[in-house]
Amino acid sequence: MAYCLVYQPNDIERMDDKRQHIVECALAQLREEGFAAFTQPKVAARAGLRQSHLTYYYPTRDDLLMAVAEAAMERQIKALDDLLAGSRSARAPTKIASVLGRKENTRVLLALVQGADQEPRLRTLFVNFAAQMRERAAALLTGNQNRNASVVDAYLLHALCVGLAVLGLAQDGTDGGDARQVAVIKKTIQMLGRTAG
Amino acid sequence: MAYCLVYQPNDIERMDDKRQHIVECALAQLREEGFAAFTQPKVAARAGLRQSHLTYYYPTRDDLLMAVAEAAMERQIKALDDLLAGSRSARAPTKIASVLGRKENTRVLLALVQGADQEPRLRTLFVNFAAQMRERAAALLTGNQNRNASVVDAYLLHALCVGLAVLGLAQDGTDGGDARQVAVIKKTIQMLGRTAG
DNA sequence: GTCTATAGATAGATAGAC
DNA sequence: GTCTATCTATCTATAGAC
Repeated sequence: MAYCLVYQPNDIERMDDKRQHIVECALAQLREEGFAAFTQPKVAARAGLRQSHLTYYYPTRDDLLMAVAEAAMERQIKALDDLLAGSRSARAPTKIASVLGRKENTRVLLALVQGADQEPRLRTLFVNFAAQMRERAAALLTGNQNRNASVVDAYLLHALCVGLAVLGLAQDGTDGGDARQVAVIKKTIQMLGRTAG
Repeated sequence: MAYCLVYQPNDIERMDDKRQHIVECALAQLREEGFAAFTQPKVAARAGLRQSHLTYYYPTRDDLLMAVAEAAMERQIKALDDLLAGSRSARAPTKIASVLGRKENTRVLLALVQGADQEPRLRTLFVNFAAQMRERAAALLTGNQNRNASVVDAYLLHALCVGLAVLGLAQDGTDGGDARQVAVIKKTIQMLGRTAG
């Protein structure tokens, strides 16, 4: 393409495809083995590239992490929307608990938190992400007999879910498991519904 | 040293046990730079040892992590006990929020979670630790007009605190800060008090 | 028993080949 | 523009010196 002056969309798309492929593999690596094993060589191996080639698309490890973070957050939001859309809200606690119980999901979340703690760019992304999650929490409460779900209520529900996920990851099957999580979430939503305003 | 989770250099002379000194330095490393920077060379440098000497006392990185985890959990429990003992429970939310807002503390917690996810020995430790934290949560609720604080209530309060700490670490000063956390904790404790049983 | 030199492995980034 | 060989830094673990 060196001498090509004509715009070639195919090549652009190919390039984008490859970058996307890399991000997919990086995300899988994060989901399966966690942040400690989120290294360029491991991601490159997954993507079928040399590590030195990976750095062509993502010059630094942080660049790659940013791309992965964006994709992960986008999907998390979308998954939550899909989960809560078009179903009776009474089933919400069970559905939420099922998501919180997925360790792969929580590993990614944890990586984002750690990254945000160290890298300002990622922190900015995370702040926006958390705000979007709170919006969903508020919407859920509003649809659940809590017409005046306050900012505090949304913050509370969001933090609770994060805490449940984190504790679940660390304890795996050894704690009460899903049943207890469902009970906690249900109780919280009910309580917040009663004390609206 | 009642509330102090930080190592005091003055105590070095009194500490005949070198292993303890190492653990202190390792904990400081974890608190200040997080799990990603929890490496044998960095800990050894802090302790004034060669890395190869460090491995004499703690043959593997995991061995060191286990020792640090034990110390960290012990102190976390003790600090919480000190914090909640001998004061009116009405002030509890503010006190708890002040602890949750300490990033160093949360970094350690996060490392324990990640470690527990990967290392079975640490997971066993963590399960016990979480149970002890729930006990404190239950005791706090019992002393707060909730005579029949259930297992679910304690689990709820604990998870909420974990979530608040994690979100606080990732967002630092960019979110509402302590004030919002205090409001969330206060509301939760009040609600749980009203719905006892 | 205490400590170190060194090996062996892995990570991240760059200069340069095609 | 795409890709790789290679360099440097860093980490963990072991064999062995005192």
